[in-house]
Amino acid sequence: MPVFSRTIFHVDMDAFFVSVEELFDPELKGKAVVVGGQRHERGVVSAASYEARKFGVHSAMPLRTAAKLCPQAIFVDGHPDRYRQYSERVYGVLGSFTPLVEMASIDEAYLDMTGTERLHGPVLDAAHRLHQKMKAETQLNCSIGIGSSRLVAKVSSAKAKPHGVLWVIPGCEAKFLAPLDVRDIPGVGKVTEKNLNDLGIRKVGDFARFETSFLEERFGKWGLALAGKSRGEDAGGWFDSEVGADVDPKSISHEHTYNEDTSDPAQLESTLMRLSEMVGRRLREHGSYARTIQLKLRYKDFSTITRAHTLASPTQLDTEIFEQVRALFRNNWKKNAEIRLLGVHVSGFEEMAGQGDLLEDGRRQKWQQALSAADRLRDKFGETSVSLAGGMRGGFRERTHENPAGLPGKGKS
DNA sequence: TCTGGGGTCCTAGGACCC
DNA sequence: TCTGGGGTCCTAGGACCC
Repeated sequence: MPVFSRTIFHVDMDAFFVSVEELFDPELKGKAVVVGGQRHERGVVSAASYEARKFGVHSAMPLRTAAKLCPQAIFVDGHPDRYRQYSERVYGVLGSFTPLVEMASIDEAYLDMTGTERLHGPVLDAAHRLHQKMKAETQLNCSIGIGSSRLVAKVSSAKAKPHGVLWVIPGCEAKFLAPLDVRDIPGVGKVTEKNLNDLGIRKVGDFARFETSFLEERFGKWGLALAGKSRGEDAGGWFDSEVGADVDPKSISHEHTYNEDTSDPAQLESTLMRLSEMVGRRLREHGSYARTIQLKLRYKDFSTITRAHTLASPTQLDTEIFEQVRALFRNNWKKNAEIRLLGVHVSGFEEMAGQGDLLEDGRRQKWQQALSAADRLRDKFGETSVSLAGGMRGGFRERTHENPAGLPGKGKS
């Protein structure tokens, strides 16, 4: 029994995307619903209603497979803006219980409720009130897991679904976890599961038969963490961190899968331009500058490569990102090979260091102002109102450093 | 099964430096 | 010529999560 025990809530929204869609279209309620795209499209299921799950449909499954398993399902396109909006409402409700809230993704959060008994009463009472308040204020169901670690809270919220509350009493962590499949441990996916099964480890309790040192030898750092997790500890890494210490993103990326594979250079480079703009925009929103620019390229046969380049000084400019990514593309694309996906990824964020070159700095600043103005126009008039790729779409023209004019401010604004 | 898009973290090898 | 050891940065790939 630990001397000092945290009380962590893991709050997980039930079938979040589906539930939000139901609020916008009550007709969907009680039916088999698949969110993520249309039945014939290239893509996967983002979320499935409990009705659809009965037919074996689950997230990450190809849409076409879902359509075969459950032909009567209603297929709905995803609406990220709606989900963000509702995610903020969820955050608002959670924040009214404790300031120590950390959104772990768009539809789940950790709360550190340690020592709040005097304010909220016994933990289960608090959980039930949170449960009710969430429903009353967002019209959405959630499940709540309570434990002495993030890990135990997370696993117990999964076991509480749907619309339940589950508290693992401090001291009972190992007993709670022992009968569960290793796959129930967050971080254990297909590959790790197979590797563990090969050792005869199928249930979490099976870990107890092995020395920690053996697991470390076999799986490295991950083996050490696994041994701790099997006992319910937040062993290492992010799980160990304090709840609510909010973190800046470490990378930003956008990618696009074509509905039909293409080897048309004009189309491909125009996509890279558009993706570069999207990434640049996000960088400016965050006030971040990136040093490493990465291209992702997936061929028809699904083979995928990434190629990166690190700049001497960081950037948030669409044009600089595009220039790099285009060079990487031209140097690595197997000529005429059909491409399925392109992606632009930036990382290595830094503060913008003062440059030696004042002229270059001035030019860069002008660009930044112009781009921010364009960002604001897009906010007002929609994504298509302004595009630096305007000239690219038809049959791409070269743009040089000497000719930066005429980019922002084109379009129908 | 014909496989999205946005992230995080880890590993491993090579370059380079002391 | 027969050759260490560590640290850091960079790149590529992969597992995993929602």
